[in-house]
Formats: sequence, structure tokens, C-alpha cells
Amino acid sequence: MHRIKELPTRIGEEVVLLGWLMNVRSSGKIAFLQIRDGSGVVQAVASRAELSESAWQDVQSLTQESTIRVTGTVSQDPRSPSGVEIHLKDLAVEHLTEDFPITKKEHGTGFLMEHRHLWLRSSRQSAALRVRSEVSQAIRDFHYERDFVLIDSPILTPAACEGTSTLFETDYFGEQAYLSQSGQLYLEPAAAAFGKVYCFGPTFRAEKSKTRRHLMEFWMVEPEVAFLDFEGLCDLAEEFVSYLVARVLDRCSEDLKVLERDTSKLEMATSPFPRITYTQAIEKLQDLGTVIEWGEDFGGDDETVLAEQFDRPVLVTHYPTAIKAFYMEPDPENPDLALALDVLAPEGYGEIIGGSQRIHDLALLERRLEEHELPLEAFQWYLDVRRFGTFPHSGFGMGIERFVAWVCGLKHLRETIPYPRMLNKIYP
RNA sequence: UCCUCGGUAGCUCAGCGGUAGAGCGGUCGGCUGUUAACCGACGGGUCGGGGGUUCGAAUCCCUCCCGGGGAGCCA
Repeated sequence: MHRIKELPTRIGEEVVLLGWLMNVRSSGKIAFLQIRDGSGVVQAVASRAELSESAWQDVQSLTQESTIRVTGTVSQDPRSPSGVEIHLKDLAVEHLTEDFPITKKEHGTGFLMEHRHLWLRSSRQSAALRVRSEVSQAIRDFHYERDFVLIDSPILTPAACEGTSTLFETDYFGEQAYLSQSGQLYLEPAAAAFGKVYCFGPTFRAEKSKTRRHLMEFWMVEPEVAFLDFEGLCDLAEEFVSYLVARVLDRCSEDLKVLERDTSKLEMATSPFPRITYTQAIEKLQDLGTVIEWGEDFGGDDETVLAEQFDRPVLVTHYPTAIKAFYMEPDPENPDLALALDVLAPEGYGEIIGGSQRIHDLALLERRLEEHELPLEAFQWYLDVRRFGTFPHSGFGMGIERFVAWVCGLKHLRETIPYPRMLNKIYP
């Protein structure tokens, strides 16, 4: 058995393919089959004169998405969509499909999402998911090459880490438990054990968000590094994003072509990235006519307007402490500001990274927990990191669906994950 | 939760007070180089549910249900 991907190297040879029929065009005594096997698409030419009567009858009976086994000779031909085609010698129908729901014409997104398990077969969907697979591998390689240790953080977590309103609740032998919305609190102790650590896994948010930029279940990668200061964190985020983009450009050019992605915009995403402070960002937005005051967080439109000012991802730093998480280290030059970092992707894809230097002083962290009205008891194990050999450290989180959406030029996050979990929708 | 748009054939939609329509898909037939092939024929409907107005409702009104897009929140 051969794979379609390798056919250009087998011109003149006889091959056997197993795959699915995407489409067939018949013209009387000759028919053109578009065959897909997961590695690519190829055209097979069936000529009545060159086939047995039973094989020709099988060709006549073929339906969309039937499973077939074809035998034939590979040749180059400019009339074939892929430049290569197979001249059929034999064909066997392994399974005759009836009434495949996704037809050649257009469908609405609601219908396609209902049939997500079948929609995966389309060339655009599989291209996007192949990019996602490459990004996942690149994330692991990036950390592995830099001596990070993978720490799998738990998915089932106990009470209340950052407020329960956005957590999925579940029963844990009579106790309340929640699905994880971040691995960070578990990474910080591990950073004291291994120095450089990261986690990469699914994350759950029960927010009733209904936009193209939100999923209830998404995958997040979170590095956490001991003795890394804020400047170093910004450098790491920049190196990480440019590494991933370069990797996709290098290895997924065919998929980006299928997705009709303008890669010139991705090629710009090289170091250094512009860096501006929150305060500068507010001033810039005000200059551009946005009604926003210092101290407010950015909305989705603000992020888009801001990112449009730059030709590559932009780092926004030093946010007001008041609008950021309890664990973020204050700026030593101005305690009203946090050593916090967001990376905004270009072209309106919004925030792809959020991170900070962490508070390492025990007394300050306890005070912050109280100010945020969080239960001190639940955080004792987390505070132990500050009790026993505390150390400055920093980390960030990147949602890979947003990254993949940007790289692929997809408007909606639902196409960047095989089976999206969306508001009130958990099928298929 | 709020704002907004929508629900008519398997799919995508038109029709917006007077006999339910088209394209695609399906079935049958034709065609030896098709490119979401093309040509001819055929089948296909509780017009989201309920209530109301009217001689008459897919069409107007009320109400409920379901879906798309967006806001807030965030990655």
C-alpha cells in the first residue's frame, strides 16, 4: 500500500491506494475520481476501455466518501489538480457510502458543527488541524531544547483558586472539585524542584462567553522559570512566539496554502517585537480616538486597534495592579503597576499570551490574598513556595487555539480544535 | 445576562396577505479529459412549536423553543 503524499516520487510505477472518494466526474466512457487518504488528494482516471466490466460497473456505482482500493500507474499530467494522476487498472469498493451529509456545495456553520466528526475530512479543516499538531510538537521541542521539565498539572483541582464563578464543578467522592483553569499554582512549586518547568494540557472555563475568541475547553502551555526576572520573561515570550511561527512556516507551507493564508504577514513575526507599557497603550488609544481611561482593561476592539499599529506581535507591559491577578509582582519603581505582560497578535487576533513575574515575598502575597478575599487556608501549600527557599520567578500562559487561529488566518477558534466545546454545545 | 440577526425540501436560500419555489445533493438516462464538470427527466415539504388577527397566514401580531454574530470576562 502507498500513500498519496509519496506519489510524485513514483512516476511510472504501479501503486495500490486505500482511501476515500471525495468526488467523481463522469463523462461517459471516462471518469475522474478525486481520492483522499489523509496524506493528500490525487486524481484517478478510469477509462472503460482499460477496465474489466465489473470494475467499470463499480466506478459507475461510486458515491461520495465511499472507501475504495485502487490499483494503477502513476503519471504526471497538468490536467490533474495535483499535477499527478493514477491511471486505473483495478478498483475495489471496500464500503459503499450512502447519503454522506456534507455535500459539495456550501453549508452553514451550525450544520457543519453538528457534523464536526465528518467535517474533519474536508481539506481546510484537516489543514488547520495539521498546523495545530505541528504547533503542539513545536511547543514540546522548544521547551525540550531549552532544558525545561514537563510537569503535568492536575485537571481535577480542589476549592477556589481564582474565584469559582468560571469553574466547572464536579463531585469528588462527596467533596466539591473543579476542572482546572490553569496549571500555574502547581508549576511554581515544581520550579523550585526543577528550575525550568512547563505544563501543556487542557484548561476549562465555565464563562458564558459566546464569541469567536472563546472556547469552554482549550489547551494552554505555561512555562515557569526560577530566577527569571520580568525582562527575561519578555524575552522568553518573544523567542517562543517567533520560534513557533518560524516552525509552522517551515513545515506547514502546503497547509497554509490550502488555508489561503497570506504568509508575508507571518514572516514579519521575528525578533524583536515592539514593547510598550500599558500607560503608553492607553495614551495611544486615546490619540486614536478611543474612549478609555487609565485604569480600565482593554476590550476586544481596543486590542485590535492597538495591534493594528504594529506589523508584528506587540508586548504590552506594566498593567495597573488593580486589574491583574493577586500573584503578580509589583513594579519596584511604582507599586501601582504590576510586572505583567500580554502579547497581542496582529490582524485582530487579540491576546495570545498573558504572564507576569510572581510575588515571592510571603507577607506581600498573604496580604494580596486577603485583599482579593481568597481563603488563606486553601493556599497554604502554595505559600510554602515562599516559606521554604523563596526565589524570584516568572511565567506565562499561551492559549494554543488563539495562536493557531492567528497563524492559519481563521476567524473562529472552533476550527482550530478537533472537537470544540462551546457554550451549551457538547456534541459531537 | 444583554444587544442583534435568523429558523421554508437532505443542504444553501428565494418567496413577505391569495394554488409551496430555485440551485445543489439523491434516482434514472446521455456524454472518452473532467476541474464544486455539463445536458435531460424524476422524486422530495407539519414553511421551528403554540395562540391570535383575517373570507384567506410561510407572509401580520403575541408567546415559547432553537441557532448564528457580538458585548462583558478571558487565553
